[in-house]
Amino acid sequence: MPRPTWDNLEQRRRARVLQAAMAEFGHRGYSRGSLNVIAREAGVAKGSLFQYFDDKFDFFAHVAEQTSLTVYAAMTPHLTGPREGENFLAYFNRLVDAWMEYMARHPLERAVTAATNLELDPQIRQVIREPVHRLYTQALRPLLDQAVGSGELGADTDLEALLAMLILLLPHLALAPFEPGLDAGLALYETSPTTRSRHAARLVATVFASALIQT
Amino acid sequence: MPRPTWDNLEQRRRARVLQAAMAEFGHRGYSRGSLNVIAREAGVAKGSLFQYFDDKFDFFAHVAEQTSLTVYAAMTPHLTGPREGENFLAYFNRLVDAWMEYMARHPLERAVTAATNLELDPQIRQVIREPVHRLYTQALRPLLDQAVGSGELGADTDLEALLAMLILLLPHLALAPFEPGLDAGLALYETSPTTRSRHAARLVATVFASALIQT
DNA sequence: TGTTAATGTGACCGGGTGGTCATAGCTAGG
DNA sequence: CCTAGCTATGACCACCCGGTCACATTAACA
Repeated sequence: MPRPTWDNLEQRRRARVLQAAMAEFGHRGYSRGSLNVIAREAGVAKGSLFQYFDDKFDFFAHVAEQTSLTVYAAMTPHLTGPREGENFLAYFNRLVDAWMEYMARHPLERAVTAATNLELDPQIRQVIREPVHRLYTQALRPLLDQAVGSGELGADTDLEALLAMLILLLPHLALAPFEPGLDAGLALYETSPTTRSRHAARLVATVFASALIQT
Repeated sequence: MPRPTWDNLEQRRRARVLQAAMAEFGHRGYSRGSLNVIAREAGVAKGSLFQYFDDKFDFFAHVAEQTSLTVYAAMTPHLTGPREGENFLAYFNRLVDAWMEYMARHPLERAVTAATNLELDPQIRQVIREPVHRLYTQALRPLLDQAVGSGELGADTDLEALLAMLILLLPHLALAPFEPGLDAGLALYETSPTTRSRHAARLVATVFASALIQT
């Protein structure tokens, strides 16, 4: 937990520190991320960081949590379910598009998301990702329930398996298309937003196909 | 590329170095993995490592490549396609079970697989994972083609999307069930092999459901 | 203005890093 | 036994790390 000093901080200073931390931790991950670099880029003495947070991990955990909350808040307007007359798959693709566009427009948030997803150390992984998983579940589960209720997903759908696949797929969709060069068979690693979106739709369709009811 | 000295090395010495490297790189990843630790655990001077490899990255790349080849070789007997009278989904679940059991029995290989999958640095990620992706594609694509040929997968199946989902899912199945505590909604992070296998089957079914033809 | 409490600072600490290199040891061929 | 060439070694290098702490600066209030 951040110390009280962090909350009392002048807004601009706090924002500078947070931004520098997102850039460094996002770029180099938790263990390689350097507090020296963060302090220098934020224009702040290294000692100050230890007035705000207990230690490096406390710092990183706060950055990761704030980032996931920011992303969640940005997605909230899109989590209201299908529009009048919009079928579930179309809605979900719209949601995924919004997700990917947000990541494209917010490289800092995307980098931090990647860093938390790709952390190796199991202790850090667990502490950092557990609240993120809860957030995903809380956001997606009602949408699936609603689609079952409206008869668009089969009543016998394995919602747990669907959720697990989505929680696996979504971060991948947010990160992989922005890595140059890697190609998982599908031309997923594309810079053109329309191509990205088309490929994402194919993966989403693949995941949902088991449950969708043909009309 | 390893230097000639590495190939000339007495077998037992080479094996000791490789094993220590797998343990350290698997446990701590590329950037945090320590050559000092590897040398100490292998009972070898640190300087020797630089007689065998150009630098740390050359070393890690070799370890990662050898590991993926070892895993691939172990899976080869299971890549021969369905048995007489065995349907495709049953075969694929058998394949996934073999994969997960191999990882359960070979923690070193599993750890190195995790470390290469969770590497953050895009340069390293790309160089390390590209050959692995090729290996996966080469192994799985013929199986899917065969299933289409036998009429078990629809002729209009989006094979690229299927492949991409499998390449995403398989490493996850090999790694996630062995992490304690994390739970992605599905009780995937289970230590009991039978529970693991049952949950894996649900995910595999979800991925394939779009393409399977009801008989 | 004087006092007190909170915050900012950066030199400094012990320790770990990848990588080097002069030296020593070993082994095969004469 | 000598030599030539390969291999093994670990002290050493420059650098970076997270974290500390004695001190300077600022702000609030009497």
